[in-house]
Parts: sequence; structure tokens; C-alpha cells
Amino acid sequence: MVLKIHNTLSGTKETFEPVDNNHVRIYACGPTVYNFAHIGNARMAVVNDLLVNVLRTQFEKVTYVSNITDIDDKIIDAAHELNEPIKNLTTKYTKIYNDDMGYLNVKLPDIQPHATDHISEMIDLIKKLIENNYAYEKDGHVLFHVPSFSKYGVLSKRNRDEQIAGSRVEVAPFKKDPADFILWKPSPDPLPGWGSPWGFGRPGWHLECSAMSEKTLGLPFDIHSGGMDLVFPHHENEIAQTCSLDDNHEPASFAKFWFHNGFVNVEGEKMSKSIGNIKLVHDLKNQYKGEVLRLTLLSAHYRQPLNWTKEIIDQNSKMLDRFYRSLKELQDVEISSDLVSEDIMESLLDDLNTPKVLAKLNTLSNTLSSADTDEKRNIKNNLIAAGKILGVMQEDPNVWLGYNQTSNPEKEEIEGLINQRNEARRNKDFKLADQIRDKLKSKGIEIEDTKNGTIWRKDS
RNA sequence: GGCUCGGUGGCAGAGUGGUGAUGUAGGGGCCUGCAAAGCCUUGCACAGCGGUUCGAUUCCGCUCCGAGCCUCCA
Repeated sequence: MVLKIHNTLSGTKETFEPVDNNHVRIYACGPTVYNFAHIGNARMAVVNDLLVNVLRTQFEKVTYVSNITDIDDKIIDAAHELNEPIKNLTTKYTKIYNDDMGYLNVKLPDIQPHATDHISEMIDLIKKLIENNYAYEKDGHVLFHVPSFSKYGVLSKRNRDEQIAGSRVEVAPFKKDPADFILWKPSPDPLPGWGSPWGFGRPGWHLECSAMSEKTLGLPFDIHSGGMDLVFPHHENEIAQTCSLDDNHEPASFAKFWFHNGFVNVEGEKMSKSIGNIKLVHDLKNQYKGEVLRLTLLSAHYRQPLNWTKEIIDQNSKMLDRFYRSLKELQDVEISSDLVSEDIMESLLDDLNTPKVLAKLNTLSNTLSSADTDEKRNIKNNLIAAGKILGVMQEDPNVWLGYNQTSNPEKEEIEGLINQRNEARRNKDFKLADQIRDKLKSKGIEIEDTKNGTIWRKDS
């Protein structure tokens, strides 16, 4: 079976073939750490985590790099506002980011480089670009001269001439061309910076990813990913920088596949500060389990927009409960394989078609009620194995569903009430029995009368 | 204005040149004292108009509508 992924560079789904079959290398543009991560940041992290999981089913060695941007004007502004040292702020939010993503079962990348640890690499890169006449210095700024790069716009499929007509952005006076972008800019006191041949200053945003991806993975590597909005200008500029270093203007000489995930909207609107509808993972953690959030993020194809609403979260929460109920039903069945069926793998390998995978898992678990032992084993194999790749169904079903709460402080009271109810039922005092059940329900306790007696679960 | 991507059943969301997506909500039923959970069953969706075709939701064109990007942005 082959992995096919959509390549933004070609605009089509392509068969994935690594540069080096023995070592797949992937770089994802990570967060700027000046605030809590929102659900859009999380989608990028979850989708890339999934991609890496899928790659690992096909290739022996995969190295996943995702950076932390810890120097940026937004960070400087936030630190200034909070009157806090930059380093404190970035350390704090880096930790929060990793914790929040961990809550969503996102594994840490193999390498998580920080921009501020790579300033000298960036300076070297700039020197080389100036040497090769792709960049120039003006008033303490160093700029990349976009017209010098013949392939500018191939990724975003933009023609510069068409864009400029509609552009209303005022052009900085030190730019030779309106499209030229900053590689280095001066940091007048008290702004943070580093010494450089062009004076005390700091790097432009696009530069760090060129420096860190080359250093950690080598060129060319296999997949460069990020949110859809990074296509232009961030990735376009990265391509210009990196591909100018050796005068090879082909974007594929940097990364062969360009992988971008779609946006998350909230109640049909784009998340924005002015609307005040930014959904932070930090807050969602208080309301929902990580797997519910993760499954919701995977419920639409990664390139489609995802409309974040209470309804879809509830819907996916129910789906996950159902999967866990199937697993509970299958708890005495031994799995016989830790691989998913070819059918399900095929959908995963088809550009990470998670909605189709979920549909197939549903169809499969719907056969449970009439399944024989072999079929049951097959269902469990697939739920467990697919869950591992998707990053869900990692918990004990009884724990997930709230059964067997042996350490619940109200355990004795709950079981006392259940005994009273069963006594009332034996006496055919159904009015009292129902009152007791309502009382339990108000405590969040759901009871189920089974042929083996009454069981209860804490409804979360 | 330019570029890109979309419009599928109440909602969410895949997919396909001719049969069932799937989930959720709703209807009917089984089970249950009643519930819960589960099971069975039901629903005839592919924006509009043309074209290609024996046949189009699927391909092509146009129209309408929506989203994103056009140097802050996951």
C-alpha cells in the first residue's frame, strides 16, 4: 500500500516517496509562544501528530521536528505589556503549549528547536544571501530581494504583478521592491537583540525555519507543514531564502512535500480577538476530555475548514463513548494483531482520510452484536490499532465510561441508594424506586439494570 | 480587484460516472415495572442552468452563494 498526500506545491494528491527510504524527515512550523494555544494551533499539532503516526506505520525511521518561535514582535509586545522578562514569558508558554498538546495525546516532536538558540545560524544564512546577491542591507535592515528569486509565488500560486494592484499596504522606504521582506532588523534599546555584522538587532520571522529545518534535518527533506495561512507569505519566503542559498530555485530542493491544514472556525466565524471567540485549549480542558477534543479535530478531513461548535463536540463525544462501549463489551477478548485492517489502513494512507476511517470503524463495531469470536477479535484489533494511530481510545473503557469507581468518596452512599432502590423494586414500590433513581441521577450517577444486577457509572 | 478552495439529507461529514457512506438528531419497534445501555427498523441529500454520456451528485462550461489569502495570523 502506498501513502498519498496532498502537496500544496502541485495542488494535487501525490504518492509519497521519501528522499531517503531509511529516514523520513518532517518539519512543522510551530507556535509563537506569547499566549495560550487555541484550538486552531491544536489542529495543526494533532494533524501533524497523526501524519507522523501514519508515517511510522510505513517507515522504520521518522524524525519529526517542530519549532518554538521564542523571538518575535508579538512576544516583545506581550512581555512589555505584562512587564515581564521575555524569557519568562516564552518559557512559561512553551511549557503550557506542550502540556496542552499532551492533553490532546500529541506526542512531543523528536526535536523542538528554539529560534533564539539558532541566531548564529541565521546570521550565517543572511551573510550567504548577501554574498550571493539575494539580499541587501539598508539602514541597519537586511532584506531579501524578492525579484531575485525566479520561483517566487510557486507555492501560493500567486503572480506578483496581479497582487500588487490590490495591495494597499504602505511600503517601507528602505525596500527596493515592495515585496522584499525582512531578514534582520535593528533593535534599538531596550528591545532584545544580538550583535551582527549589521548592528545590534533581531531576525525576521521567516528566517528561523529556514535555519532550523536545514540544521536539524538537512536538505532536501520530505515534508514541510503548517497551517494553511502560512502558505503565503511564510512558506513562500522560506522557500526563497533556502533555495537561494545554493542558487537552485526549485522548491523541492528544500522540501518535497508541502502539507497544510485547514482552519478552525468558531460558530461559523473566524476566530479573532476582536470578536472574542478564540477557543483556548487551556479552557476547553476544563470542559472536555482530551480524546473528545482530539476526535473532534479529526472528524473533518484535515484540509477542510472545521466549524467548532458544541454540537460537533457532543456528537464526537458520543461516538467515542460508543467505541468505548464496544471495547468494554470486548474486554474479555484477546487481541490477535496490533495492525489495522488493510481496508482501514487504505483510508489512512489516502491523504489521512479520518472521516472515512471513523465511518469504517463505526460500520465494523455495528457488527458486534452478531459477531462470533473471530469477528469480535477482528473488531477489537481494529479499534485498538486504529485508536493508537488516531490517538484516541487509549484509556481503560471502564474508566472512560465511569464504571468501577472504587475510590469514589460517595461510593457507599451510592451503593446504599441502589440497594434501597432494589429493595423498593422487590416490593413493587416503583414510585420510590424511581425517586431514588432520580436522586442518583442528580448526583451524576447513571444506573443500568443488567441481568447480572444493577451497575452504576459516573456520567462525566 | 487578483489568486485559491468550497457548496451533499434537520445538523456534522466522506465518497462515487449506474447499488448502502458513517455519525448525530427525529419516527416506529424490541428489551425493561419504568429507565439506562443495547438491538432492529425508517428517512429516497447531492446550489441552479446548460453540455458530454445509454446514464451525472460525480466530468466540462456558465450563473448564484460562501470561505481563505493578497506581506500580523495555526
